[in-house]
Amino acid sequence: MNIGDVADLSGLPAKTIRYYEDIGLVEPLRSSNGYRSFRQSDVHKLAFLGRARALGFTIEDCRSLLKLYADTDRASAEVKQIAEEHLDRIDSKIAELTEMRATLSHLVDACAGDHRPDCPILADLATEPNAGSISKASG
Amino acid sequence: MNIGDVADLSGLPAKTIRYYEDIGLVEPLRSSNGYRSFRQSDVHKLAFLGRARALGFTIEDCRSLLKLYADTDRASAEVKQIAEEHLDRIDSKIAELTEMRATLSHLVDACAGDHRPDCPILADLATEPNAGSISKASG
DNA sequence: TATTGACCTTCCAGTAACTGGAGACCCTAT
DNA sequence: ATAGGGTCTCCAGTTACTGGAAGGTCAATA
Repeated sequence: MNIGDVADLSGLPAKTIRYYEDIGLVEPLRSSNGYRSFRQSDVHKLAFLGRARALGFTIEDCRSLLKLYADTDRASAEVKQIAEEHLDRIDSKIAELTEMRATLSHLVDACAGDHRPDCPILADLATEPNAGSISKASG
Repeated sequence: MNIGDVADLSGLPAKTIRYYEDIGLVEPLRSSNGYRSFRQSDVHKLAFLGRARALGFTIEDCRSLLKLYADTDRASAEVKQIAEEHLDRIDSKIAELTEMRATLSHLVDACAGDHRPDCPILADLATEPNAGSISKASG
């Protein structure tokens, strides 16, 4: 299979597939004309990668997961650990964004957003933290 | 003021402050010895940048916000628009992460995480989307 | 005076995970 | 022969820094 077909099947751009080969995540064969020649197992692997990436796993996580997937004897605990660490990262990120959202949302609500120049958003950004009024609490 | 003092005052690493000068966000003077010489207004600007970045505004957002801050005649609507667009980006990101979290959390719960090799996490990643069972719903 | 040590300078490279584009080759159909 | 589409490699750019090397400056000390 050529790279275009695989791109269609896996949903990954051809560019990305070439990149994954560069960094050693897949190793397609080569046809006599130099074109990459993908086996079913390569397509399977790429689809696996696409789904793992969609779940936000890093490339290095994906590399580990692929290894674990290939090793039918490994303990499921190993996989679960990677997933749980990732889950923690996701939770941290959500918490961080939620806090940002709260602060920013307060500011946006406080801003008239009309033709006048007075703007609580800029005022807050320009205010020393210890003198701030709308800024998030210190704990 | 030298860069070290400004770093302490603004909470930004010296490296970052130099970078901000590189990309034109601040323009400190120079002492005769070649050291950067920061005015109060520079410190103020850097603190502004630090707070805007902490709220997740991009550097380009920050550039716009600084311009708007300097322009005392602009309408607050201009600022509010930038903030609202950013708020939308934050909301999208939160939604995306929340969905990831849900899927991943299901998988983690379903995985025994013991010495046995059977692992629903890998099983799901390896499964064609149309044949998946735990994967997120299609709507 | 010489020397330490902390500070400052510039420049280069690397990070994560791609993405875009140039220039050239291959294949099929007309 | 030619047109088109697909493919190849290689290089550069993206975001917002961060680390490190090699070297200049300054204040204090032996």
